[in-house]
Amino acid sequence: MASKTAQRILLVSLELFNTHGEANITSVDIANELDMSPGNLYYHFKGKEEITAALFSMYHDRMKKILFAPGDNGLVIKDFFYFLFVTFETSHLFRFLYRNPSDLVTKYPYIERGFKQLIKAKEKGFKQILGDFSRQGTLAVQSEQIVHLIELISMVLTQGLNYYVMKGDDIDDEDIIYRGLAAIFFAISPYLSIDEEQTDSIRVAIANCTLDDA
Amino acid sequence: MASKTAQRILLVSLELFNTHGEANITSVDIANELDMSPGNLYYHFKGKEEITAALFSMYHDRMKKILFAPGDNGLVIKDFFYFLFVTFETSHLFRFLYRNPSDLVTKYPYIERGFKQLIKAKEKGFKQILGDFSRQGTLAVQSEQIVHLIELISMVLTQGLNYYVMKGDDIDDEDIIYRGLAAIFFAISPYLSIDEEQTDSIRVAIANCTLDDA
DNA sequence: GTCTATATCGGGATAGAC
DNA sequence: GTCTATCCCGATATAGAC
Repeated sequence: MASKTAQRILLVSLELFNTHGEANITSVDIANELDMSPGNLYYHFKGKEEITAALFSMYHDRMKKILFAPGDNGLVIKDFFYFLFVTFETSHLFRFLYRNPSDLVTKYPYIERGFKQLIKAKEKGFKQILGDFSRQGTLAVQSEQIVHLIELISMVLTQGLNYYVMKGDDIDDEDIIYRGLAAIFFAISPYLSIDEEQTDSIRVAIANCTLDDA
Repeated sequence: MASKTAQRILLVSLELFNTHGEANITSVDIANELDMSPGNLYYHFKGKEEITAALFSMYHDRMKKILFAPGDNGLVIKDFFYFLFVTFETSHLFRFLYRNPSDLVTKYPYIERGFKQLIKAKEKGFKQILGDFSRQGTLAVQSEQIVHLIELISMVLTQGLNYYVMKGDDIDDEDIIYRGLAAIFFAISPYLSIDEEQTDSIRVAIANCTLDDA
């Protein structure tokens, strides 16, 4: 499965799907881009469906690793944003999945299951982390507020890219990730009770796109 | 253009697009649903493209009317939410447009222009209203905060439906509108400086789906 | 593993009768 | 205005040679 050619096919397909949308790319397009015959492509993957499945499973695996990574305590706000950053980055890498989710979902049932699973996992993770912060005293929220907060964060995280697409912004630009992070930071900032210094450090980190140095 | 049959075609198409997605519905599907031959359908609309164009222009017209309706002053928070409600409702009525925006946008350039235009108009409208509230003292925000707030509101307004789809919630249910409104209310609530009574009345209105009685 | 050639299938589109 | 019949085309899929 992990043959050299299969890898190339996946990589090129991801690229094409991301820039033009899965629905607008045919198997022949992929083959052409690779200077390869359609027949050969079919030798490796039985059509676009299998390619999409493989890509989704890559995305799903990565996401799961990220979501189950954070140990359950000792996290600070900055860790949380690092966590968000990695999540966002992965979504951005597989952004074709977010271009037309409902179509993909109706065409490929396993994507539907996977998406729901991931959203649940994300929300659960957020709930836990924000709950920790709340108990630590860095976040002043009631439990019903947490629910709303999580919904907002999830929404930005999963729909932010689409929103920027609709606005006509350049979604391929990685800076879009930081705009999403800034939006999330804004959403939770009213509830943050950390000192100015920490707040600023996060803000600067987001603004300067240097969060990964944290 | 507004022949009886043409109207029926549009209505049924809207229904089908909303529930199955524009990309998954063929002209034949539409014809079948209407117990009509494909040939006849083509007599009225030269294919799906023309139908989609007609539907989008209906949506666009309605939206423009809404967006340019609010007089420039004397609005209270409740009016703002009524305004949001109507906007949401219209989006919901044409929700197929939000299922796979990027695909629609690449297939139909006029949709791209229309979308951008509407988002701009929305953001401009919000800016004005929120600015008014800020000057009135009902909203305590700095001007850079307003930008973020508008972005959040816009995001919920334009992407909320998609988010609920991904989560697997029933998007056809109109209650989804109120969930969106609640999310927006939550987002701006930290900045609201209105008395408890007003806050509660909005909250209750949203929760009980009775905003239209306001 | 890769190619060429070809079969198949479905949706879009039109012609012409009624 | 509406129907039937048909054509066209593009995308998927496969067979068989190299």
